[in-house]
Amino acid sequence: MPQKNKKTTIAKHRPIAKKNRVIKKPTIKKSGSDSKKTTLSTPVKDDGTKTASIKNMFSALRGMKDILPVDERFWRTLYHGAEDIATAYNFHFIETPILEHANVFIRSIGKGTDVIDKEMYVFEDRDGMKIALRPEGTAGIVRAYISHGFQTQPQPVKVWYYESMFRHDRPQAGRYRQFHQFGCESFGIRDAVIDAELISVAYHFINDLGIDIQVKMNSIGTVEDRQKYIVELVTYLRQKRSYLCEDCKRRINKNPLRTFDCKQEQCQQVKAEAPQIIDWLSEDSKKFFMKVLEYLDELEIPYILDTTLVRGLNYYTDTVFEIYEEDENGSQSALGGGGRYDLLVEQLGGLDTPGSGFSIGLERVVSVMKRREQASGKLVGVDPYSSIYFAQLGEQGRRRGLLLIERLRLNGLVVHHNFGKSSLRVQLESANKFGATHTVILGQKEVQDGTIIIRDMESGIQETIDQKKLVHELSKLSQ
RNA sequence: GUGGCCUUGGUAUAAUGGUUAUUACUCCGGGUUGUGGUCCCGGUAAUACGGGUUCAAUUCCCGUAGGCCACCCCA
Repeated sequence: MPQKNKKTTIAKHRPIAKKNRVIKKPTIKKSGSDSKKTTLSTPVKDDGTKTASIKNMFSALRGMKDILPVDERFWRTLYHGAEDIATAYNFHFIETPILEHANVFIRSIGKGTDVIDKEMYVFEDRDGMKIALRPEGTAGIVRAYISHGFQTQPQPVKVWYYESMFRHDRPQAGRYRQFHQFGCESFGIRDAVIDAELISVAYHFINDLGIDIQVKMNSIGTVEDRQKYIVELVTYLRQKRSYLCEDCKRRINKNPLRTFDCKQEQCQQVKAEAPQIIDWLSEDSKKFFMKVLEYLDELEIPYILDTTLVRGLNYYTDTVFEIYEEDENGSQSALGGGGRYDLLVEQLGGLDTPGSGFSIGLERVVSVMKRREQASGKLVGVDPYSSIYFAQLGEQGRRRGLLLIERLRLNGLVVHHNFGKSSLRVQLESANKFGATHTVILGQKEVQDGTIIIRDMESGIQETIDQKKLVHELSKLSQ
């Protein structure tokens, strides 16, 4: 047996030990290190379920990610961008619960989709109710539309959301088990202009960030159109079966529309001559689609027709689209997508109500923003904070300081400060670290005199002014 | 879900089958009283987890977890 004590004592696990280390150590030794050892290690099963070891608890669950202050500028830029554009187009904020009856999603997204069959978090709650973490936004909003009788409001009813979604997929860059989507939905009117408006919002939301994107457009028509088309496609693919790769042979039965995604050369050739869904659309659907495209032309939104585009959710009818980053290197992933779903509301138990919407994956947008930031060397987003630092000295300085900070806030002025620090030296150091242009200094003496010092951080020149003039002086500086 | 590569303090790294595991940055404290950007000193902090081989493993082997990449799919 190794006599080396394996170091696996509690003291080694920093989060627990830390300060108490010295004091607690003896106690632990007394209480027998064997038991401690077992509790600390082994992330093993216990009647089938897995339990995290103490150490594992300090890393996030697989596929889950902390959004940290270092990325604040990206996330705040996105949130404000979403809020601004949605508001400008008269969409109204909505937030539905993270948890819904599993059926809300199953009945709308549809069995047979990966999202439902393989990725949705479904479980029973303590009442034995089968519930699910939302894997996408539309279904829950449709449910809300129905249950709150939105059909009695002026149509179209337009809403936007900014929420977390959950899918138990295998994590990869840009693919998480919890991710955020910004999306818009428009209910109650079947008109191509509605679709064009949504695409325009989605397009400009991303394009405003300076990201070049490409909109892929397609129409999958009505359910009947699609059925007829799929029959045709399968027939065709079966004829050419011997030319296809193994994967595609498999797809013929499982998901014929997906054969178009294959990158194998021989398959590509087969597909080039395959029947296209556009040719199988009903007159109405065809006209509708043409109309959408005309609007996009008018809006000067660049798009490409992609007759192979199908979406992973079953509720779409007619218009479907996806937004890709315009990037030459092959493996690109969609930043967002959407489409029309004229049957969905009724399908979930509401009145016959057309609808259309989109959603955008924010983690993916952030990763593009980061890449662009690195390439250009230009920081993304606006620093929402002030360039003025407020330093305080002594008990009186603190008290008076807090008061002044509140007074500044009421005048629309924001200052950096750190009242946890007491030495002026340290405060100036941090003022310097975040690049303050000026530091306001308030010590005992100033409190007594009713004055305050403003220090120019670059030149080091200081000016003592009357506290009453502080708001005025700082307003000048922050212009 | 399938396959490949990877895993040393908060971050980035060095090294080794054998006494206190390197360095830098960050963070905390100090260089005498209320003045930063340089400098100096000190401190906190790591071999993902579990098992095996071995007298001895952070180092070799296996398993697990996690990350990345490709497939699948999509956001």
